[in-house]
Amino acid sequence: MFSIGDMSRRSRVKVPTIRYYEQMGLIGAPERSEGNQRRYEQADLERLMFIRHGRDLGLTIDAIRELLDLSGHPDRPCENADRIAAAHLSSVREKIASLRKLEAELERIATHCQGSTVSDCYVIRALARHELCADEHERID
Amino acid sequence: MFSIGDMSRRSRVKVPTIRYYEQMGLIGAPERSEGNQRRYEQADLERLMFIRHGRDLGLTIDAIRELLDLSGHPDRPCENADRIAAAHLSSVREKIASLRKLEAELERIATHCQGSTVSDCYVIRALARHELCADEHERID
DNA sequence: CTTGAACCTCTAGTCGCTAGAGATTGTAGG
DNA sequence: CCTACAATCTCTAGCGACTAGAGGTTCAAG
Repeated sequence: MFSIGDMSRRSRVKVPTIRYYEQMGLIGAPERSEGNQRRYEQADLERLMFIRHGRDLGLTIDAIRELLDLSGHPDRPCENADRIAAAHLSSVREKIASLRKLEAELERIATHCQGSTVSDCYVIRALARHELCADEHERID
Repeated sequence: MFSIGDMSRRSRVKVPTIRYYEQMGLIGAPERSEGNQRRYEQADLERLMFIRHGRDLGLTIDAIRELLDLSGHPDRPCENADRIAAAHLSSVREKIASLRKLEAELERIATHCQGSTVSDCYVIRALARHELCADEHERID
């Protein structure tokens, strides 16, 4: 039996986050000690580590939830799992592409500035006048 | 004089976001029409476009606030502006680096799966058993 | 003068946690 | 057995940067 602290140390998921996952229904409510403290089993730990790996890979809670559901049904086809992974991969790739544009733009702006006062500052001028931008940048989060 | 809708169309910042920026103190409270609707001037639009460019570049509201303050003092040295841009550039680069690791890992996982059922699914197995990961992935947001 | 789009304020929700208050429990040492 | 004190408990609120919706008012075209 693991305390929530044991679970945290073993999974590298913080204690309040574990409680949050319980609240979100990602992990079930475990048994309790006589004094009302959570007591987990090995299977709970494995589920938590699954979640942690998914989060490390940048999956959303909802995607992880779906993958957890799937993993409980070993006989079903795994198309959905593949689809989730592939969709996430392409969103990661899109994000990389936008960030690269951003990197180029920021590099241009940041290295272009040789002025010593704000009035000469290329950084400020680039923000104030869009003509100085190399191209339209789209919004990323 | 521009209505908030005009401002929105010209800056491509959504109407509620403009009101939000006002609330956050990024833009001042403009004059009002007799019927209490916001009425902006050219200078307000330019400030808003400045903000939009900063957000497009991924700057935080706080960074933009600082840059806006600076841009109101043309005689000051622009070190701070350069510092903000450089710091942001390196954070963008870090994010790219993490996303690239993620991309590699996800590609490996997603293309590795040839099983047809969940029990054979490499995606699920990779999440369940960390040994299948190529290396430790750190958490990104 | 009428219609309907645009505007107003206010509150609450998004995502994935994180922080803090204030109370209780578990555990190791004496 | 007692005492510390770390760990746990529940609950609420906050983060960043918006977004959505309710319910009401104003503006502008025809």
